[in-house]
Amino acid sequence: MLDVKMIRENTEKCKKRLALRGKSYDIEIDQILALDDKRKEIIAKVEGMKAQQNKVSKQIPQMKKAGEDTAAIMAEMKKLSEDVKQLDADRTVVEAELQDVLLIVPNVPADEVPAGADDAANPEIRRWGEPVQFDFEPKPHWDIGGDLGVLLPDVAGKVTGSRFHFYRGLGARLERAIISYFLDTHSDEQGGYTEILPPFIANSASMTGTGQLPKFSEQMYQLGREDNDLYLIPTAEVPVTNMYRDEIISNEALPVRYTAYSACFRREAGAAGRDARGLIRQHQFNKVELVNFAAPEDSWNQLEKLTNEAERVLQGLGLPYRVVCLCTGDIGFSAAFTYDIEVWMPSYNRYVEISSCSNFLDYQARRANIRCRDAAGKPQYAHTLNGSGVAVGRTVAAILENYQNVDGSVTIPEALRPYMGVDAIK
RNA sequence: GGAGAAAUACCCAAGUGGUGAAGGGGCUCCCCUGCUAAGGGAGUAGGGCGCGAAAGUGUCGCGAGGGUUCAAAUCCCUCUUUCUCCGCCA
Repeated sequence: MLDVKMIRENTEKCKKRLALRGKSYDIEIDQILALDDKRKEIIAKVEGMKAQQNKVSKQIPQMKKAGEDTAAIMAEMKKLSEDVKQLDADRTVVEAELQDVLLIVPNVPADEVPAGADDAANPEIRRWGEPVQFDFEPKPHWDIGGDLGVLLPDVAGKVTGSRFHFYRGLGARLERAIISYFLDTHSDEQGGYTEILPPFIANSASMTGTGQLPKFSEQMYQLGREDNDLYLIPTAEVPVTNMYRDEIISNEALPVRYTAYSACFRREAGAAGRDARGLIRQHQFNKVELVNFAAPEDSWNQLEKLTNEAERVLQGLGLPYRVVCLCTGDIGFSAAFTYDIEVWMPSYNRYVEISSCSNFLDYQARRANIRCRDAAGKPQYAHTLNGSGVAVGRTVAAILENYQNVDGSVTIPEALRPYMGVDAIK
């Protein structure tokens, strides 16, 4: 969430940058400032009264000891106590209202984020590799996998419903190999990440901390009955970032770099008909995530490193990709700046998102109360970053398509052969 | 899932309604001692929020949230976590 002080000092700029996301937040910004004014007014009043309360409460036992009558002063204090209680209640209401508004205002896009309405306006930053030229008609991955018997797209329908997949034989093994390859690569000397295996369920406080709640509850699977507070995670970003909720990270530990595999669960509400076939858009998919906690002055540097780490695994697999910078209309709710990595997908005849690397600045840290210390030793909000490193199902799709052969077989990229034990799926 | 116990600072820990939340360890500084050990003294409750240019100052903090009371670490309620035992289980 945004810093009220920052909003106060940069009101017009905030409004202007937020509006470039495609929706005006002028009303919310004005509400925030008004509620904060009201909050301060109540605090000034009630704390003066509490000081009086404290002072008199210390006198009462002395008076009693001296044998004086305290009935009158106690009656007076009772009245004061009631007024304090009322003002405290008012304050709770105002602060809850303020919090409610703060939680639905997205992060302000960083100055470097280009203005634009949607993904068509995302500038390309760089490309790696060349899209394969096939001398035959390439097939989409669902046909390749289906023909090889390693993907069973129709079976999940009766077990769960659409947008789920069974993998079979070397297909299942390929998914597992990719997870291991990603984790091993990120954890190696060059990657420098520590592996985490988190719970795949998180509570609402955690979901709020990273920005999924309160605004995007319709995108998540909630567990159990109405009184249950648990959700299936949409990304390992949620449990791993929230490891440090309400903590002060010692500065010697920074930057904290974690890589985590998890299954991810998304309802994909509003995505009806999009990417209906294949592994591109699933309700449950696997992902290896990179999560980073950085000192504020270091976070932009860490974003470049993190993005390069995500690119490294695609390079290792020989998959052509490009990096784009998300424009103001396409950037996610909590992010201040995002690079997307898009892998070449022959069946789409274009690049398809396979990783999203973002700097959240202190937006998540303020929500989740994640802090480090400044040069003077005072606590300050840390910066959080994360990126897919990368989406596993989409990697399977990309390998099947980019490494397909005319006879219907798929060559296994060099880097995965130690994990696969075979050099092709036939 | 059932029963019991617990939660106070970096650690241990006292504190059953009343003026500044004991004490010890550790840590920091100082004194003494040619070094070390031992000894002596002082400091050490974080953090949030408010006011203030600042120095400061006020307020809230005893697991969390409510309640009772003029006044709560202390009494009451709800919740969380940890420990022990039982049950169940990969």
